[in-house]
Amino acid sequence: MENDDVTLDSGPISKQKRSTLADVAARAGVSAVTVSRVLRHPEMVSETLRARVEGAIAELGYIRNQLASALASTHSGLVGVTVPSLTNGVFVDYLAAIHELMIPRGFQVMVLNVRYSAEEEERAIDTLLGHHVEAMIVTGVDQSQRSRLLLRQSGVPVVQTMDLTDDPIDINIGLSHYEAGYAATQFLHTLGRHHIGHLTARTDARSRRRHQGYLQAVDELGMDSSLLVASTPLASTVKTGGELLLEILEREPRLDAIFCCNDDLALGALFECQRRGIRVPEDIAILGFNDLDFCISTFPSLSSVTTPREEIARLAAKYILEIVRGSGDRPAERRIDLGFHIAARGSTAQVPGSVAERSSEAASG
Amino acid sequence: MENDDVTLDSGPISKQKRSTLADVAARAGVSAVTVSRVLRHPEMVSETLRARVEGAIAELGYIRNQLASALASTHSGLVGVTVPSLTNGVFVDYLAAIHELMIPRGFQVMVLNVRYSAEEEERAIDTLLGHHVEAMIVTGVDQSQRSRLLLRQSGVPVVQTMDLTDDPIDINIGLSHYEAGYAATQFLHTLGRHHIGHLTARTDARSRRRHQGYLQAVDELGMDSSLLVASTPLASTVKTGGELLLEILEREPRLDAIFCCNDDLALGALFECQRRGIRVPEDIAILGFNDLDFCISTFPSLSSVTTPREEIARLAAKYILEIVRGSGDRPAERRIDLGFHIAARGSTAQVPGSVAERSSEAASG
DNA sequence: TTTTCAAATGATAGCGCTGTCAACGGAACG
DNA sequence: CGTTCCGTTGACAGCGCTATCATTTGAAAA
Repeated sequence: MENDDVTLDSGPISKQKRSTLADVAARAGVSAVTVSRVLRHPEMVSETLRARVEGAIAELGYIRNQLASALASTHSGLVGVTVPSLTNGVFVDYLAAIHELMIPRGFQVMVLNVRYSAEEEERAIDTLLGHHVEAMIVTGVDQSQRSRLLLRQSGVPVVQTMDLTDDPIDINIGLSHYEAGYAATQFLHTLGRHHIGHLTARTDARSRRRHQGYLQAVDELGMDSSLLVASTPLASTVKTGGELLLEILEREPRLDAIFCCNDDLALGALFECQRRGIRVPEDIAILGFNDLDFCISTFPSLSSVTTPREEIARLAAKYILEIVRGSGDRPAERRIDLGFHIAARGSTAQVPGSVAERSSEAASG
Repeated sequence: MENDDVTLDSGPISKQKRSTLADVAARAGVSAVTVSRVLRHPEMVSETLRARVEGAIAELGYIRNQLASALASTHSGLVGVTVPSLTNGVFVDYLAAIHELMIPRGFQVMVLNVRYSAEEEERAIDTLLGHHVEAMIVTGVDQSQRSRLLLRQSGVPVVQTMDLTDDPIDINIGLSHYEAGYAATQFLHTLGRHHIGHLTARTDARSRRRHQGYLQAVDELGMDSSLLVASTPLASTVKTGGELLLEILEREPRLDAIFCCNDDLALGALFECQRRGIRVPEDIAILGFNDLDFCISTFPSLSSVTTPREEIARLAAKYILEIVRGSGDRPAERRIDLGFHIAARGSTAQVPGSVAERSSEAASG
């Protein structure tokens, strides 16, 4: 209850030195090791001392120096995660799922946003590895050569997510964006659409692969993609979706379907159609990508390619926990394809409510 | 070019020990201090040695151990940020702005998502402080008593953002959510609306204050709020917006305006209106909160209370840089109200395009 | 009572790095 | 040709913690 050497006043931030293990030990009248044990292995300390130490910790407002702790013990309790963006909802479910599994197991999840920049990604991986994270979850499979090397050398489990590669650093869980783009376009074609456009923005590697899939399908179907694609190097926004749609319509008024490289663009396109009196899906069918939660609520509801983001994250977390806490064994399969399916809704439907499923495994070729 | 003790093979992750400063030093034929200097104060090392050391670093794939480095130097190069959520777009601009200023100055921004949980917030603050971040930016002003104490004791600059308090830990930059809720409701009333509803979800402290502001205004206007409020403890989603709207409509069919505690709910409400053939704004006016980027693109475009999220973040980053890199002085004013304004658009407009501005300073009382 | 042993606590040695100061050598100067 | 000085480099201690081993204590076993 007493509080003789700590000020709780609400004045300006004090520059007093932080208390250390030794301070706590002195106050509790024990050795530093005992304090350390109260924090890490409380069962090894008698109840009497434990109470005394915990009291001292509370009184001093002691925070363990994680730097020193991790340095001495080689256990940081940290999982490093890099994401390319936070602006669209895609990585939200993903991060939430990682949190859901890691936090209760005593890990802290450290997320660095690399903003679609290879340079920032490299820096982020450096930082994370430099802090001795016990595992890494990185988005995509296009890390720089140097990052790949560092990740491999680090000795910690590394999961590359969302996309697929033949040459994973360690473990790879994702889906084929090429197949997804291909399947999306085919799907629109089976609806009887013959002028299938494509909207794409911020051409990151995965968007590009979806684009490639689209081009392949369109090509096989004998359409001329040159009039049908609108893209911008800028980040995709809802607004952009409307603008890109108009861009295509000017070039090709016969446009009767669009495949959007993400749901934000699709949403913008939908609003633009409402604004112009273009009927969806009668005049133009709209298909998004990722199936964010708003898709089901729009009017008409938005069809989209559902990607298993949460499942990817959960699986990544599960493997990591097994490797770090458990046997240290990697999963039998180092490259795991979780596929995708197409959620067909009002924006593409003659027959609303039907859901066509198609895994990227099945669609391979 | 030679590479005798590092394997670049693509086999499973190697458990080899990481190379240390001493390894690099040995390989370059210099002392460890010299290597450290190449990394921290390159201008102090002759060009010859610097090149040799840099070569050794590259060959070994050396990553500096930030734990040891920060422990020895008391400079972590880290800024800690806590956000309550990533699910809505609110914190995206905010984080982007922080990144924009901090990354180029050589800081890493460490973001922890505390998911609207006081417990997780406390843990996150512990973690961040334990890693000796050089500054903290926390969302809101409702930290636990213990967190407040620890933050204050830490000696690093602390910025509490988004909300306002009379008793800031250190620096406080935000706006009054109470005033905003009050002004929003008043605004709808000036449009000639007499049955103004309120949708609210996940009742965090700031939403609650907006709600209070709404209640106060509605009360002053002589409306009976008991029929007009719909809320859910769950996280707000677009879907929820539609559901809550219907809930109110069942109780009070005369509803002619709604103030939504965020834009996702507003968007959901808008779609539900489209679905039911309710005209917006003729039958029901809709006003959101935060003015996310999609508001301007919906049909009709969505009116919303614009909050200065980016400005808050930029100002926070600016102060931190000044304090950490510069004089160490706090700004003259420790509590900074950046206000808000109402972006009036199609969803509330008889006269579309007009923007009514009103700062929370001006609206105080 | 003496011996034995497990439980509880303490002393010590680093973890990998950087701040500080000492040492060295060559250039400039008298 | 000796002295001074500066630009480089290295030796050393220690940041705060934990793993490891040593020591102490009390109680059970003999």
